[in-house]
Amino acid sequence: MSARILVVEDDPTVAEVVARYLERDGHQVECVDDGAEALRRALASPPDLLVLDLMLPRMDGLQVCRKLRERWPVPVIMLTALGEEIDRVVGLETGADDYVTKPFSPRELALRVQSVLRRARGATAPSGTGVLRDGDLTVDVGAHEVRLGDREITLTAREFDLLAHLMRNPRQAFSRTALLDQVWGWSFGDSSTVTVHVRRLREKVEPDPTAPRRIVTVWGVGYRYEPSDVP
Amino acid sequence: MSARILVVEDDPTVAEVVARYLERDGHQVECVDDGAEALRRALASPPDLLVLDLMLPRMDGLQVCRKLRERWPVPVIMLTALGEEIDRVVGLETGADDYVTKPFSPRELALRVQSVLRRARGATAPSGTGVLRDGDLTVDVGAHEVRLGDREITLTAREFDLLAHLMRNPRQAFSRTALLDQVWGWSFGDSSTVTVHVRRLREKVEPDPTAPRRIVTVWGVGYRYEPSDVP
DNA sequence: CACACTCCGTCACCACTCCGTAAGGATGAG
DNA sequence: CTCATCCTTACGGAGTGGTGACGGAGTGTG
Repeated sequence: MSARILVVEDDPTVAEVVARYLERDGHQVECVDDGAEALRRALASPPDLLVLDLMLPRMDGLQVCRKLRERWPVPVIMLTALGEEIDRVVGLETGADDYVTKPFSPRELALRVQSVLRRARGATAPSGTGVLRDGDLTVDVGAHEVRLGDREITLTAREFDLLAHLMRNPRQAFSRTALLDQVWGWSFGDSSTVTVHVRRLREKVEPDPTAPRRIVTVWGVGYRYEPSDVP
Repeated sequence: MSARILVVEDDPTVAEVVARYLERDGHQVECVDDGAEALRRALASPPDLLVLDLMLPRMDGLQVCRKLRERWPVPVIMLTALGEEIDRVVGLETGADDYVTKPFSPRELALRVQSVLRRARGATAPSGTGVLRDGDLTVDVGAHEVRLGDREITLTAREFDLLAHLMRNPRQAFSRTALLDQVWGWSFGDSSTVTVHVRRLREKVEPDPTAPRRIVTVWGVGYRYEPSDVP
């Protein structure tokens, strides 16, 4: 199971080793060398997992972890130096899912990554109120909150339901009457209602509403949600 | 959904991590480092849940579990070291409700605890104690006392229950009818009741009630508790 | 028992947001 | 080009949330 992983580590040698090893496991890896930048990126485009060094310039790993965890439960693996084992308590307290002490074997880290990912997917999948993600678009169903990048955008209840429904069924084309039925709960009604709501939703969600990339119209059929991260 | 939890663990570091984490979920946690003592205490004052290490001085976890189960169907989560996985079978056989292998993530343990408590909710009565904290706001559920900074503020019974319920489920959006059901215990009624109580609660809890930062309204949905950004 | 007090649920009012509809313009397919 | 389909805009009604106030129920006190 491939995942998007953000590695936050100021030692370029360690970062590269970790990245190579994780990429060999089929993951998509991004590297950052400073805490504040890590937080910014993680908020803008939430990864599936964070590998986080404890000692970082500008903002340490604990702060980053805490800040992120306020937003949504992103899985985190902490990297700690050998002498920092006292911090293990603090690290686990802030909600890290696992920790690895330096010097570590890349193989061990990879195993932990797999383990944490497995747990995380098991934990979020069956729960009805999860987090829908696509690129820099994040939909927190439980909190009823949507953010595009690091900015929160306010959606109407209907807009929210519509977006959530489309994102839950990516690449699936829905007719207007089908959406009217499944989102609105109506069995009759004017289908132009859907059209207008899609338009308003695009205005808020699409970078360029005149050229939609997420909510695509399927001519003669209806609409479809197109995920952005397809490598 | 708060509970009294007895943690039986001889490693003080692990015990402390577990205790802190569970307390943050609003549970009332007690720690013991010895099997026989655990059995004594659990029999004297039965907790809602037992977190039980397998390897213990004087009496191992399995014996404790078995002895307890003879007298009281207390829910049990087993902690096992990595190499002891064979004992997992035995642990479940003796009636443990779940097991977690060390090293474990506190988050996973917390999830298991919630899950086990949910399952066992029908058999054991929840006691409803603990301390909820967010920034300068402290809610002592047991003492029924609320402090904002160094000042104590007086809340009505309903206001207290409402605040506690929201803080126990941070960032989770509740509809008015859901709150009416979960806090008031009604299955019908005027939802404007909730509106007014939220208003009165904001008047006491929010620094600026006209611009709420903690109890946020989600338009067309209901309300949500937003933890403060300051760690 | 009478009184004062607090808490609670309800209501009316107002401001504001959202929603559905309609109509005209733009753009696709054939 | 023609037509069906889709986009865009605008608007009035309906819905939603905040506020203040009121009367009744419950509680403690003299």
